[in-house]
Amino acid sequence: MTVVKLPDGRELEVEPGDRARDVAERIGKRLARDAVVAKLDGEVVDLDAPVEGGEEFEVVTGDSPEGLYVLRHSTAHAMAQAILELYPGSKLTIGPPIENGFYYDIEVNGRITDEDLPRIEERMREISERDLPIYCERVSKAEAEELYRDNPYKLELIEDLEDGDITMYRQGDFFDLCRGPHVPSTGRLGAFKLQNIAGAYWRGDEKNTMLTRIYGTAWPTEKQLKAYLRRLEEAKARDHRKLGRELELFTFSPDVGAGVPLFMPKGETVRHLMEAYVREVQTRHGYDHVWTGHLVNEKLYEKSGHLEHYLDSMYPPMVDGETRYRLKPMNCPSHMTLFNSRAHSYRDLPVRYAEFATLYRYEKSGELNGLTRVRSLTQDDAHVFCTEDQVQEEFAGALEIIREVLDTYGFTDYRVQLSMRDPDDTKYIADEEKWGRAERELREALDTAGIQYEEVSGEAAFYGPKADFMAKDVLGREWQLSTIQVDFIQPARLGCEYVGEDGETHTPVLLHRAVTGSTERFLAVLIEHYAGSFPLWLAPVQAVVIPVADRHLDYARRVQEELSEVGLRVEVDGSQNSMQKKIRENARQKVPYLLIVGDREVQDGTVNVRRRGDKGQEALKVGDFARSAVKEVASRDSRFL
RNA sequence: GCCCGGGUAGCUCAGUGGUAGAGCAGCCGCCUUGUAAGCGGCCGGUCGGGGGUUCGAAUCCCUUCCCGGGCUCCA
Repeated sequence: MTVVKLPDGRELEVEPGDRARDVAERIGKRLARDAVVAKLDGEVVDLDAPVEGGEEFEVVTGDSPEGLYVLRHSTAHAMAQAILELYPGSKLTIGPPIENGFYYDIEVNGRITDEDLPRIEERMREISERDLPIYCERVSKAEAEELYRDNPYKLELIEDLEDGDITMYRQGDFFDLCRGPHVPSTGRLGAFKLQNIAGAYWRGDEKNTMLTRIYGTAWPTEKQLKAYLRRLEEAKARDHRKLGRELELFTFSPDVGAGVPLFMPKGETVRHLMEAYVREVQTRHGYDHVWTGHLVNEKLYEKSGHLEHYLDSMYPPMVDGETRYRLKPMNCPSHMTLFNSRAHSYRDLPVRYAEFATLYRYEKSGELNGLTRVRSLTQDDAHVFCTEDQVQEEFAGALEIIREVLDTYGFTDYRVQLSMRDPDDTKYIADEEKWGRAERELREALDTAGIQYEEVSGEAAFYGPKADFMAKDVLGREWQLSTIQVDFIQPARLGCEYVGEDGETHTPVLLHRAVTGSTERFLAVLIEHYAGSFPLWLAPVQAVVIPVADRHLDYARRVQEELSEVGLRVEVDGSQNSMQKKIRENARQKVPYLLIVGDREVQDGTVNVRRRGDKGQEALKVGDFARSAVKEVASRDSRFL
């Protein structure tokens, strides 16, 4: 008698010839109905898969991550089938499930535009109604090649596969080279929606053919699909490009140039506050602030290695006689030059230079995106020159700054990615020994700090490995914000040195670090994180005084003055609108405090406080309000959103 | 850079070969308001730029600029 072991520890008899679906059936009718695939000894398999006995058996439903993945993968197949039916002669390439959905890259015979999506979706529903059984077929390499003799993409994929290990999934007339597994029939798909069309290069390489990629989302139930679409709406409402315009923070103009954000007074106020805050933290942590301009002689970048490894991201040179200048894409060479302007003893170290520098990077036009990808960006960049013995302590110091700042902004959930080089990639400066030391130092520092991290190859800077901080915003989206990098290479190249205790000259180690990264990008993340409702300390306008009628204007101005005196940013809404409209407009501007003043307030020397997001009213003496607001600003509290 | 989509008033958008529109904003006036839009009037456009087709172009074609979605999460 053979048995399988169930997740709850029970054992269940299996008979010869049993398939996963039979076993599921025996566990429970309901469960069998919800089953998408099954797991045998932890491996996800089709419900069709034979169960021999002796395995650990688990039914997988659409609610589990694996089940969802399968559901989406099968939905991608249904879409591919629909497209082949509607556009005969199209060639399939790859169509994997992804987070929240799936895509399929297809060389379409004809052209698909957004207007065609409902039609394809309709055909997919039809295919689902046909309830075609989906089954897996093992084919030989030769058979697979024969099936795809007209499809160079699939042939290329088949080439990399082992003969005897190739599976084909079929549903009706449709077949697809696929490792599976899949749901048992097209009738078992959940709720889906096609979202958008995009171009995608075959294998992501711009030298290859451009394919048509169609993105879709799929969920077990209609309800979950709706909930997901609602989340997308929410993200759209928080879009920093939309809020940036509505809240008069920044704009772009083709007259100035693509990718160069122009900050309006309110936007600049926020930028300034952000910068002042980080500046204050850095000063407290022993950093010196420096300034190194915008233009740099190209020769410096030749020495540092930027010209060789970073050329594509730099603006073309400006030629002045013999000299070629570049717009500064990075601060490190400038800071090293500054370091070299005088002799250093080991007693001076560490030297910590910080700069809020505007850098210019030539991003490809198609990569530009609101404030998150720009061509002029302001970095809160700092470089720490230290001895090798000091690396650990300096790393810990940088980490402390990052933790404090991210916490203040309300990013409490973040992970660390250790970005390493890909040793086979020529974009990194070759120096085995120094890379080895840098990687060792970085790992040790992270371990000492007790930080969990994940190593990713090929993501390092050209001169050294990085610890990148990926923070989650309120919508659960992840952003790379802070970074700490260890560099054994550039200081030697630029001839940085110090005299050690031994009287000899040594090359310092360079730590690069940025807390908020680019101010532009960080601001974009903040806008979306806060949905435009900045905490009081960051709000460009902290309070608006709203007079009920014109006769209260004088009092409103006096209130404004009193609040301005204690450092609050306050405006008076003296427009000819009704009070209701003033409330509406200023609420839409997401002003933290609306202070209504009418006859009662004038008489009592109070303001009627209406807090953002709260319809309640509270009458406070002007001085009391001022004190509590000042206290709130000083706390930099991001909780009252 | 490349593929797809788009660009009409400051903003959001309608208008698909036949006289350029709406709402909001702005300006002017009336109202003097008690917690999310008071009322009326006026102004506002090289229909992104350039070229072409046509009796006639916002609309069709070419070109250029800008914006948006995307460009390995690998059968």
